[in-house]
Amino acid sequence: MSSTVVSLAGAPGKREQNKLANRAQILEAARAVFFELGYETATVRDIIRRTGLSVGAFYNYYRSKEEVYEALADDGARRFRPLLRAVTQEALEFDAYIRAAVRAYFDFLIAEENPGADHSAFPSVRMETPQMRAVFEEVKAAVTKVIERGAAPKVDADYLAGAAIAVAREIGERMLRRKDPDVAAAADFAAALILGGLPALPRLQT
Amino acid sequence: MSSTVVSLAGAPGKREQNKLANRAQILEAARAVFFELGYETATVRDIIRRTGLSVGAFYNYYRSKEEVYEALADDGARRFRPLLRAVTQEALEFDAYIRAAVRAYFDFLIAEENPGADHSAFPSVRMETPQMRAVFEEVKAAVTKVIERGAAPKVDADYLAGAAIAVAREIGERMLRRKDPDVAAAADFAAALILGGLPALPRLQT
Amino acid sequence: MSSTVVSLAGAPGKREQNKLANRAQILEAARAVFFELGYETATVRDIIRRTGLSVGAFYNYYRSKEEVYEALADDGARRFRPLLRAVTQEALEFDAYIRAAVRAYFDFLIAEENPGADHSAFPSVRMETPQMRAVFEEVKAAVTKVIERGAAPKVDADYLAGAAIAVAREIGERMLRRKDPDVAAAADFAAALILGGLPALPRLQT
Amino acid sequence: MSSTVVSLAGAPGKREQNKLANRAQILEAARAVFFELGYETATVRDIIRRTGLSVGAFYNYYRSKEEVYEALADDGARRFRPLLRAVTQEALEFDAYIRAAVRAYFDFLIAEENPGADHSAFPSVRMETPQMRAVFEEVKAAVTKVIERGAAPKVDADYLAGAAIAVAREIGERMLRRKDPDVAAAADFAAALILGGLPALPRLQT
DNA sequence: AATGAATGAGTGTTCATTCAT
DNA sequence: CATGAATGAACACTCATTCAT
Repeated sequence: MSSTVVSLAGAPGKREQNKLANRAQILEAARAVFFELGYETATVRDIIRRTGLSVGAFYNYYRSKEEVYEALADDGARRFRPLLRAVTQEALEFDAYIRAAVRAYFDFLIAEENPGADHSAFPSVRMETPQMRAVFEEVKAAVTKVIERGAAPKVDADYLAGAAIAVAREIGERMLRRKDPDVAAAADFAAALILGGLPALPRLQT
Repeated sequence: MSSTVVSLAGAPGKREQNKLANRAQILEAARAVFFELGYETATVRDIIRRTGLSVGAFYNYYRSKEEVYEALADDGARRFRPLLRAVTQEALEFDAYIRAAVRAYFDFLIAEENPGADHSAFPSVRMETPQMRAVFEEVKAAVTKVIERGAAPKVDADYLAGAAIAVAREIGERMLRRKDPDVAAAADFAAALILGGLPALPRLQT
Repeated sequence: MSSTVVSLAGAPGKREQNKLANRAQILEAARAVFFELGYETATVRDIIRRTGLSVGAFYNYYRSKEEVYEALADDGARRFRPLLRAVTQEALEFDAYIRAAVRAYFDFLIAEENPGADHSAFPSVRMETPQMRAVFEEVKAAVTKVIERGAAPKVDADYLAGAAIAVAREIGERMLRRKDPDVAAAADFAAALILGGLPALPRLQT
Repeated sequence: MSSTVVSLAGAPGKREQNKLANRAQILEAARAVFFELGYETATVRDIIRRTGLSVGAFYNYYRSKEEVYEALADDGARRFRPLLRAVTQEALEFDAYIRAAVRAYFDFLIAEENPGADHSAFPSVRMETPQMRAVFEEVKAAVTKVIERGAAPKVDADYLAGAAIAVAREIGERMLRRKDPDVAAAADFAAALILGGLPALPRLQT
């Protein structure tokens, strides 16, 4: 509509750079706010307050509160997927796969963490943050596929995938809540429980 | 003040019956609505709409939206605790304890399930209610005691208790969702995973 | 509608006595509640709570919250009117009239006072209680008439009546708020101010 | 955060002007509505209905219904206090003090009166706001000082200050309601009543 | 684009009043 | 008549979104 001047040859002009920066800033603020408050409780004003921008600016970059939330989920999935895919393709053994996947997940959790977040005030309601959800779906699909491939004993795939994810989430959350999160220890714990338990699991009769 | 004439021999009058029914109806409607919409999105009007009652009636039975929610959230955990305690006192071996506890929980889930109502004993949003926390503490105490007694490897009790509960909840939920829930199979699965994994868990350095 | 049994010859039966008592009880409770809370803030439940009766009973005796309020005003006026009329007819001099009227008003205030009322928590908003209003109108009319009768110097009747009532209300209220209200002293003060000031008042040019 | 560009030389932009106008409009509407309906009965919607603005706009300017009310209630008293203090410091005699204070008050009332709006500087419901109370305390202090200095009979200072203010308010209100308010006459009347009554007041026994 | 005031539907909750028992 | 549960209009207030500047 307005004649926005676009710089030649992909070298982004100041305007474009600024737009990108604002967009990123809003996304980052939204991540923190949704994490602390949850989707419903968080308000658009909570988000923009952290950016120094105006309410109006928010709507220049995202069409709605819901849209940022989804962008966040996409974002999380987009960044975790390569990590998980790498793991999936490298590891031939179920054992190695689980260890690597859990480790990748925990590393991801730590990396996602807003460093300034207050964890003594960890929300008591277990939230479905967008990243959590995206990662959840990825992991579940991978686990199911591995079992179907025959790289693991023929146990109840649904139960196993669910349990593995539940363990990872639970340990991951507890790890985050601790003072100096020890990623290696937590990953070892989760992976060991899942893998150690695996042989003991009741086989499905074919 | 309230010289209400109470029918002889405890036979409840129609009024009392109706009150009880309404209370239950609201609770049930709240369970469904919170399940479908989540606490924040669910409105009091959503709840009462399902009961055919009026907004005012809602407040005759519960002081606030929050109160129903807490009644709901705490409800399951509160009723499960005595069952868990019974198991805790009987079982001498950790192995037997876990098996019995998991089984007790799954039996409880099945028993709780109001046939025809699509809800579980615990709300889908996993809240940290006081009762829930108490259940966790009991499991953790049991785990700790076993470790101290030397009957189990010296592992992270907090992680273990958390993981055990997470597995039980996850498998329990999946079991309920299945057509013909096989309690024994599900309990076997959950207990096997926890107990099978236990020896593999990383030891805590002293 | 229902065949209420009416006792012969005006000797009231138990039923009638009870009805009268309930009516009076509600009226008295309403007086106290309206005094403490004000018309809008007071609720019907606040009123019946003091009577031991039920909400329904309230509506058996009065058609609405507003009706009790008006009944209260009528009641106050009905009881104060004879006192004031006596004063008006006896006192021939303006001086005596004012003294007697003020005294009667203060006595009335004290008599009306609910003995159990908490006056340290005297409401900070000066309320128009029904009695206050009724009495106000009576006094204003009387003062105006006396001046018109020529029993007092020809000063601005509207101003004088207003000022006299304002002084009486203010002193009356302050008196009530004191620990051991000294009616005589307060009445002396108010009357002296009004009467002492009277000769100094600017005359109206005819 | 708010890098709002402010027009040079303090000339307020249209936006700022509009905000000021809206604020004033709401305040004025609130004054009228509270005057007509009283605090409890008046609703926020009643207020904004008169402004043509939206409910939301109301809350952009005032944090709550209570806040507008207090702004309104305190407003008059707050602005009057400096005037009263000036009078208090100039006047050496009690007589002159009362006359000057009453006159200052009446002048203030007239000046406050927004011609065309049927309101007085003080809301019709006489609230005990902090500012109001401060005015009372100042008058009482003046009275007390005069008595201590022996320049006035030893009378009840609390009653006298209360009565003086009550008279001034009442006469002031009546003056405003008249067609062509005669400030001098009204001030004469009020001051004469107070000062003329003073010598007649009952003495306090020491 | 950026701003932030304006909008108004929607929320939890209260309370006068009605009505089945 | 008494009772107290049921009703629903109304209230103060919030917040995602729009829009004039």
